[in-house]
Amino acid sequence: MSGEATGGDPDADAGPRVPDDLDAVREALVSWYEADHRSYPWRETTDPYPILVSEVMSQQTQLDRVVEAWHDFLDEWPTVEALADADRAGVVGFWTDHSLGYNNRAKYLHEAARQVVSEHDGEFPRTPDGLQDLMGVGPYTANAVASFAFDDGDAVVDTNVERVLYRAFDVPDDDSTFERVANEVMPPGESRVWNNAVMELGGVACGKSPRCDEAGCPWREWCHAYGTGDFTAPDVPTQPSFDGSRRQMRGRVVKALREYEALPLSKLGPRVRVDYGGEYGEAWLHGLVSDLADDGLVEVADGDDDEPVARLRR
DNA sequence: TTCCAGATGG
DNA sequence: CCATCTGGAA
Repeated sequence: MSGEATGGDPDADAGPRVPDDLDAVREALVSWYEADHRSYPWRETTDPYPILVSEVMSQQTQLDRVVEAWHDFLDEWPTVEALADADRAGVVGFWTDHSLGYNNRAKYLHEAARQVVSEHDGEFPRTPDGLQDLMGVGPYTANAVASFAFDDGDAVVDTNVERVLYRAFDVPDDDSTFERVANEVMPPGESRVWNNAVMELGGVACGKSPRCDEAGCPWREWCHAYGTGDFTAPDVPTQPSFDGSRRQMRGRVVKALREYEALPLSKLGPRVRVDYGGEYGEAWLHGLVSDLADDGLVEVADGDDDEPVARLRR
């Protein structure tokens, strides 16, 4: 029996969705990938530290914009020990300077480095489960690092991979099914090249608007979407607009505190909102700064005149 | 507007 | 399961 017990859902186990000739499907993709693919510096190493850095940077940032930041980051903190010794404010500042988005991910990366040094004697865990215990490392990143560093991960599943499976093999839009099918299709013991190849496919041939013929997609003969002409992709939750959002205000707080070492809330407020006061007064700002403090990015202390003072955490 | 190699805490 | 987290580019 090839079907694992995946729970009682009869729908999730309905019939094979992948071609019978799995070997041909695998071989076609790997050959396509090895013949020609985009070149990224982190694909030239098997050291888990720089690979983790690249993965965390890539989570919500276009790859082409990551390259320069990745070089600069490793220039500044060449080893996991160096990063573990760094100041939190310095790492968060780097994130902001390089426009890498969510500065929470800077905190996670810094924290993960400290974990590797203090809990693992400076040696990265080699399994997806072990890697997932690191801060900011979820299922995707754990499998990516295990694959690219140790060639020993499970199939990675991100929105890219989901779109490919959904189109090629008509896999239903369901997280656990995506994971199951992704692992069925992956050739055992070849996670490094395979996960690179699948994501390359999703990146250059099977993006939101597909480029099957231009990119010479190796799966056209098996692809459900290519056969039917229906290139619908799984729904991705739409993000709320950034303008006027809490996220934008958080960014302004961090930026102001990098400029001014420490600021009382009355000085900080106007730098966050031009209309500071009223509904968005000290109570509102204190809540905002408290959340940043909970995230470990900011410290709040009582000032002389009983007014809270905020500063970036070191 | 929407998208981009996700993860975390509620 | 859901809200939240950032900023640049297409």
